[in-house]
Amino acid sequence: MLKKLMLIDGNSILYRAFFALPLLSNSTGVHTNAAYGFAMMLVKVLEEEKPTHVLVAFDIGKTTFRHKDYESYKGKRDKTPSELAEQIPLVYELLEAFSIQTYGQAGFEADDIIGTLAVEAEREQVSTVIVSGDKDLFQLIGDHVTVLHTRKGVTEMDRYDEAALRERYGLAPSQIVDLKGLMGDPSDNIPGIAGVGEKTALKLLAKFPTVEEIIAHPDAFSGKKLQEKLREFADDAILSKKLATIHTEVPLPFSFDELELRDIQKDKVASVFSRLEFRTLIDRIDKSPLFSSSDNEETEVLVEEHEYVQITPENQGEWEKIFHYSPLALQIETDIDNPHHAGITGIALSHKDDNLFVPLEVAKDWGPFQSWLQDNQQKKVVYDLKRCKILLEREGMKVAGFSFDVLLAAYVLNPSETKLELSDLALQQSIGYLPSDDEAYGKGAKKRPLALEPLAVHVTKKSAKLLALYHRYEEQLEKNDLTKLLYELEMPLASVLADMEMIGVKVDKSKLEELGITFKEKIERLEKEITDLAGTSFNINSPKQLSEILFEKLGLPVIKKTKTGYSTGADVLEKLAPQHEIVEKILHYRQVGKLYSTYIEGLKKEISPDGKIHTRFNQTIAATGRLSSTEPNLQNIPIRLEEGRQIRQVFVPSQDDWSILAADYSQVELRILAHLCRDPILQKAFLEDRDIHTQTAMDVFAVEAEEVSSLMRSKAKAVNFGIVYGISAFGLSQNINIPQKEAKEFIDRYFATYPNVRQFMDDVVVDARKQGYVTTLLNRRRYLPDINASQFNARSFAERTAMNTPIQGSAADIIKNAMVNLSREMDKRKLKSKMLLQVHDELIFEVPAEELEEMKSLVRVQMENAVQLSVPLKVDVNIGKSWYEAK
DNA sequence: CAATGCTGC
DNA sequence: TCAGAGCAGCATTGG
Repeated sequence: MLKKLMLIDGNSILYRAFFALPLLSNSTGVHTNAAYGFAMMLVKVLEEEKPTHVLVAFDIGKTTFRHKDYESYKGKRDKTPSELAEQIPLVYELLEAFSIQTYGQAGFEADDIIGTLAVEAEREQVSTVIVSGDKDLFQLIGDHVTVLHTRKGVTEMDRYDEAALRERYGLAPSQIVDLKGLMGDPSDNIPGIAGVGEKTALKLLAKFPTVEEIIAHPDAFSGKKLQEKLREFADDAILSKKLATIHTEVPLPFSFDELELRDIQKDKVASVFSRLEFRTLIDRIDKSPLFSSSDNEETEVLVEEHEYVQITPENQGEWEKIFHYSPLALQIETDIDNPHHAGITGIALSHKDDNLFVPLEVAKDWGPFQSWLQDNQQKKVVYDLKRCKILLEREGMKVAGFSFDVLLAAYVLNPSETKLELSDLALQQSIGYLPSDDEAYGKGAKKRPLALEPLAVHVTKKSAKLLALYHRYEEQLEKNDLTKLLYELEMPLASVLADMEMIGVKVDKSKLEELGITFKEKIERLEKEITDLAGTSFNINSPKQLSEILFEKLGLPVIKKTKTGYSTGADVLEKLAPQHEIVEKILHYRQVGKLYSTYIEGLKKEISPDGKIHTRFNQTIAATGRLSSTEPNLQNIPIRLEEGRQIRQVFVPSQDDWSILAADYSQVELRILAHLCRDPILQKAFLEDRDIHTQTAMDVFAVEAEEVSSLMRSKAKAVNFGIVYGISAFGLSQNINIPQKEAKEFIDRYFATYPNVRQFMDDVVVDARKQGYVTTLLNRRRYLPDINASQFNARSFAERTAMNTPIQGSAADIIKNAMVNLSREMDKRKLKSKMLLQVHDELIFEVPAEELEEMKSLVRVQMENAVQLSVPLKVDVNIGKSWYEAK
């Protein structure tokens, strides 16, 4: 194959990328803009130029031979910004992953290394392309050497050969040094001739081809001043020319052939891209011909070896090889996502290089495997403990001894990480390439089940990665002091949640249908009234059609706009309500419509054959540490308005004579705030169990308890909410509909009343700026890469997050701890009561009549003592025949 | 699939 | 000046 050499001016491209892109950083706060730009450029030039040999040359060391001639060389250059310097190792890693050689040599610049190789290539007639943002390199252009010069951004480039150079500057490549000798280069502190810029220099060079000839004939040029300068600065020009001349005889310790570009390994590159969070580039890997492995035999060879043994009734001896090791990796594959409905398609076990594939039928009636599963001493490393437990138990298999959950580990290490699929984790941790489920099964319409053999390959590949991830994560958890959070909170909780999900909540289906009928009647009535008032029938659910009616047909005033048109949000409609009776009906229509579609129809769809709803608690979604609930979401069942609250009537105990017990923390977030900032007035208020909003109103408005009006209390309440969310005057003014000025006064008065709160808020932001993350009571950690951003918006958001996360996250820690403790205690006491749901600050149980009194006290005690704070925690317990009645 | 809107804490 | 309340899930519209 014909050789093609590519020489990349590393420093030049790096600087270019750094200044061309905003100061991006990834989720752990590492700046990555220059590395990102470099990677973009690299992928582009490799794809387009298809070089066979590549070198990236770097400047290393401070002084070069040029300093001997001119000690101020590059004297004025600012020190490399630290945000850029810290990215240099990233670029080396990147190039390493691409298997691209890098080189720098003390005493020489990258230019000289490139020049030496370019001259050699020219001599050997090897086609060569130089990539740089520096025009100096144009002097190397030759018959076989061209320069790609960055034009705009990082990926737009101009190609210069001799003709292009002549067209653009009217110069031959050799004259670039003359140009530079005349005009100098401020960035390198090369003087040139004072007062001569590019334009004059080009004019001079049009008459004589070299600096030497120009300064020998100053009189040949018009203009007295110019003539003087040519005489006065002749020496500077000669020196400048010398400085600009690239040295092409650097003694290099390698030969041309050693620069041959080897096959680029997809997994290595993907792993680095993933760790740096270069998402668009990751996507590009699959499409890029650079990484194609199908039509290239050599890359085929580089695919990691993967072997497995399928267990059959005949070869169970294979099991003897590994079963006594502990831990083993256990991976369970399913047909669909939801573990409450999924079927197991296969089970894989791994230890070192031994991978076993166990079909479900074999697993189920295979004694040694079953006893291994149940043995608490036989440790299992899994991905998603909760899911594994549910899947196995639904197949009637008992399981114990989960020692490590790779998914939960990845989450506690960085709860903001959204790419938590096993294949993502393998990439992020550089433990080799693992196909994603989408790759294995296809996605969207192309999704299809796998035949037995490819299925076995896929699932054993997954299990094979688990132990490597376990070792990585264990070390990282230790380093970040997160082991307790994982082992003592999140993993035990996963087990508790698995049980809660499997038990499920009983639904009174006839009640649900009954409510559905009344809601439907209301909707139809409202729909008729609204279309009558509007004088035309239209889709009330369409904001577009609705705004046409309200703001064009009826001419109501526009209060707020959205990106696409007029806003018809509830806040806007509430302001418009006095103007036209239709508005109120629309609000009511929306409210009941929501109830019907989301809560009546939506819940109906989720009822399982056992008459229960089995929600799924997601433990790795919310960056604060909260849980979330899906399919269906049982954490947003209506309560505020009576009409919606009735939905709660359908959630009932699973047996007659049982009750629903609901226990909720009272003001847990404000109590946490009082604890964290140790404000004496707030602490006292909680110690005395005062109504906190009334107390705040008393303190802020400086009045006695009896003088607090309901308006004052509700304003104080809004301020308290704002404090928890990371307050802004604007946010508060919007929320309670007062002028911003007034909101600011409230906030100022609040902070004046509780100075420790302000101190705490300030401290937590300063802390976040220093450390790059904030923490919660149980040491949960959330990184805030934007905390030092220059964009006001991004930074403000990070600051509010810094204030909110320790509060919301600590509340999550507390209730999680209570759940784990409570579950243990209920087991210990062999209670029949079941924990069913968690709604952030509330736990729901079903309880047989004979356990009611015991549970009331047990739940309260465990919740109130989940952690010890400097203020008491308070829990309200309520009991009823449905969730609705437990209020 | 994005935008909008609404439900919860 | 600009934008602007913390954390979620789900239904609907309309491209």
